[in-house]
Amino acid sequence: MPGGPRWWSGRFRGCGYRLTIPRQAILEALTRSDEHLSAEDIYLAVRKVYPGLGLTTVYRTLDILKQMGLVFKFDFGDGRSRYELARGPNVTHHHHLSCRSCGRVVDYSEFVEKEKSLLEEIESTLSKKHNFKINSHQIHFYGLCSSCQ
Amino acid sequence: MPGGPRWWSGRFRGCGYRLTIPRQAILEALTRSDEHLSAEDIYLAVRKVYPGLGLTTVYRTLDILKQMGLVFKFDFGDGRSRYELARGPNVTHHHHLSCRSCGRVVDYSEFVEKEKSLLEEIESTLSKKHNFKINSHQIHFYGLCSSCQ
DNA sequence: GTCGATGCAAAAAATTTGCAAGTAA
DNA sequence: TTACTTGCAAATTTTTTGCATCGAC
Repeated sequence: MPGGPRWWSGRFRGCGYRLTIPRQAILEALTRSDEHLSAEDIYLAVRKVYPGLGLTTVYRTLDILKQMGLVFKFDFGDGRSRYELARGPNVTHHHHLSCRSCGRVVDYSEFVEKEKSLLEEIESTLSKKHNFKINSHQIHFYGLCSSCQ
Repeated sequence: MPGGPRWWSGRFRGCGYRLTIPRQAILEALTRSDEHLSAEDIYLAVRKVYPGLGLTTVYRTLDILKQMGLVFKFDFGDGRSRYELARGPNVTHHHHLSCRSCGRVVDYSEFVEKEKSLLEEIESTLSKKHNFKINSHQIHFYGLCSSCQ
């Protein structure tokens, strides 16, 4: 992972937010992992390479990234928010299936092709009807896993 | 709203949980409202008719109802969890469209018919593949509302 | 009669805010 | 240079726990 400019640098141009070292380090950490990271997970991961980081900065950065549409924020029911990169070269668009009882979460990425036309249609209609500029979506299935049935 | 047995009473039979006054009152409050209620909203609403209620009971009840699949728990980004009845005679199956910037949430229920076959297919495949007993789902679109664009 | 459920007070955690100092643009 | 950012400490808020009492089945 060399140190060239990243795909996200363009997203920071002219949006009022500055692309600082801590923010880059947080984006790198999110890129490096394909887990559902909590703010503290990110804090600990980034501190290994950038020990000066404060937890407050992680929260503030995640909030900005969420508003920019670069990360998703999830509540998987374990008392802390979890974050995932929403786009980027290494990101596979996927959805979640979770157990209502134990909270286990499975990612799946089948059907993304099949979903496409339906979701585009919904997106287009909702955009017009409610005057939204829609740019992402999430599908979540709930149930009981094999151990909890 | 007369006092006969409710549709949910059957759901409590033989599941180990008891159908108590506070639990019924909380379910009534959820039925009465079509908003995205926080635990405190529910607490305040129920106390008008059942002043003895404690906030702790609201949290504990919502947790149980979530596990039973009777309510959905959402994080709409305002720092508190929000709850909705997931099923029942008065419930219209719907999804959400929310603004990444101001957090405004719009419910929509178009497309539920069109979604049906696709979601059933996904559900069936995921059920087999991951050995889950799936019984509900949620779709969430994200974007910028007219005021925030 | 049992064993789960409740409410209160206290505790635990996650997240946010104030502020002086640092730094991208 | 000018705002935007940062990290720390302190504060805020939501949610959870311990425990004696109560009540559904």
